[in-house]
Amino acid sequence: MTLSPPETQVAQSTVLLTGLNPREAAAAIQSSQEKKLNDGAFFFMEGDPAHNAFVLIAGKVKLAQVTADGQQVILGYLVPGRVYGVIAILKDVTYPVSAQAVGDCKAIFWDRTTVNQLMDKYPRIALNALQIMSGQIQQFQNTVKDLSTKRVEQRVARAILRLARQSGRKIDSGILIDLPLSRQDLAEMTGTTLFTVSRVLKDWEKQGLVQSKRQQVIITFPHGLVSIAEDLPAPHQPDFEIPDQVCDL
Amino acid sequence: MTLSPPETQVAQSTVLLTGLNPREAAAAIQSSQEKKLNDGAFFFMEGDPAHNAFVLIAGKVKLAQVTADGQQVILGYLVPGRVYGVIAILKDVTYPVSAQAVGDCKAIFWDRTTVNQLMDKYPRIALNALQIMSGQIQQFQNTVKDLSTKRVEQRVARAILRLARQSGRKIDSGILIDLPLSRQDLAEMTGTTLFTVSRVLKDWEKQGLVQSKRQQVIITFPHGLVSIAEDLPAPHQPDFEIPDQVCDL
DNA sequence: TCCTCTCATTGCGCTGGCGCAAAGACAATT
DNA sequence: AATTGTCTTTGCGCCAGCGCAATGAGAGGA
Repeated sequence: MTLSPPETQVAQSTVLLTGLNPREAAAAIQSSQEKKLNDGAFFFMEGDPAHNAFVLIAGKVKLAQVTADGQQVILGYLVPGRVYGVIAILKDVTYPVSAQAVGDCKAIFWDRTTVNQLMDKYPRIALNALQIMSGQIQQFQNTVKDLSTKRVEQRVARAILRLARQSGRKIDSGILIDLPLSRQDLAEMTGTTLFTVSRVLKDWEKQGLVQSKRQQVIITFPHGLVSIAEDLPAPHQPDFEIPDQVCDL
Repeated sequence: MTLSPPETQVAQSTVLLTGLNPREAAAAIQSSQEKKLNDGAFFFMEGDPAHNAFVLIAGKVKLAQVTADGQQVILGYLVPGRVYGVIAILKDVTYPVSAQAVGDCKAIFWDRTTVNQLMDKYPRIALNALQIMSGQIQQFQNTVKDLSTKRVEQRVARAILRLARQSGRKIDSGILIDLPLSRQDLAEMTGTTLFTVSRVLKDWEKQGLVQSKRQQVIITFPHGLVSIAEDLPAPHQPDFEIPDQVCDL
């Protein structure tokens, strides 16, 4: 397993290896394997026996579940450095979600026994895994809270801000969400329908908050979105920050 | 910290101490402290610095969050043996939920440094903590899926079946949910209003599926509820099991 | 350039579920 | 028994959001 210097940089900065010194981190990475996937391919699917824990090195990954009647529910998107499939640390479990490449991806992974050896050697990794999971729990608790108490428009605003946080790229006209993101995708992230999302986006476009094309969203007035997300009155001066405590998967 | 034999039984059977031999488990319990709370009191509140991890010995505990505008969201109920506040294992974190006694409660707990010493001594505990968290994650993922895709009636049915699973007591007329459970509570568990819950329950009562009094629900025809929960046609023969993969917090 | 495919928009009708208000039913207290 | 406070039911109006269907608009391929 060899990585280019910038890739190594990503790998070392993952939360899973936090607190290890560079030599230890390098050793840990050394013991990993590499996996490359093309756009649309799956690292693993919901229900597969969980053999491997991954760290994303390049590309984006979508985490989703499918309901009994075939509806998809998107739980979030991952960016390089993120860990997924950590559950593979445990014995006899299956992945509770599917992880699909969005664009071409590169990841490193360890199988269960290797991770367990690593954890024995560097107990800090176990703590880091706990930290990752506890972050995920909080993330889901927030989602539950939103779904229970917020209306659609707020949920969509929050979803978009969260995506901007992790995958936003500043361009001259605003903040581009750097993902192919259809109305359907947004609907599946927020528990609504693509129609409603379409209407919401169009509405925002009229107000100058966003600019949306096919599979693409650009935030032109973040403050406006934020005040929708937080259910505040409407703000006035244009402004280009993404405030607040949004957390990704 | 001394417990009565049956209490010790509960304490030893908690997932957190799984895989330790009786002597080790006893030692771990030995190092814990005890906390008794009366009905309605809080073990901790959302936002408090997370100092202690608890195992419930007797009573019931409600986990909930409060939204910015004061609405409550109930994430679940705990029964004896369950662990809560595990997040206290980590440094510099706050509890993401409140834990409130439902009826008089007894619990044991460890502070962070003690838990960490225990984990050093018995690495299995770290794995168990991971297991607990991963269970919680799956629980929340399911809740998110439900809130995103199911309608109110199904969500209420699922909530009730889940409660029956963990707090159900078989009586002659059916399965009694052994908790003070108002319409409001059910609404806060399922992301709806007490009015809607009231209507749903009345409806079910007419169909003979449940029997509901003030703060109380008895399931008289579980199969019927299950088929609502799973969105199946209606079943025919009365039957008294609670099937399926429901998991509690 | 045209064709095809996928994605997005929009009008329309509908309804599940909300919100309120008023009345009813318990439980606990005095 | 009467009082008080909490919980529940129910009628009614309303609207956010769904579902469908038809149309429009890019993007990529041949």
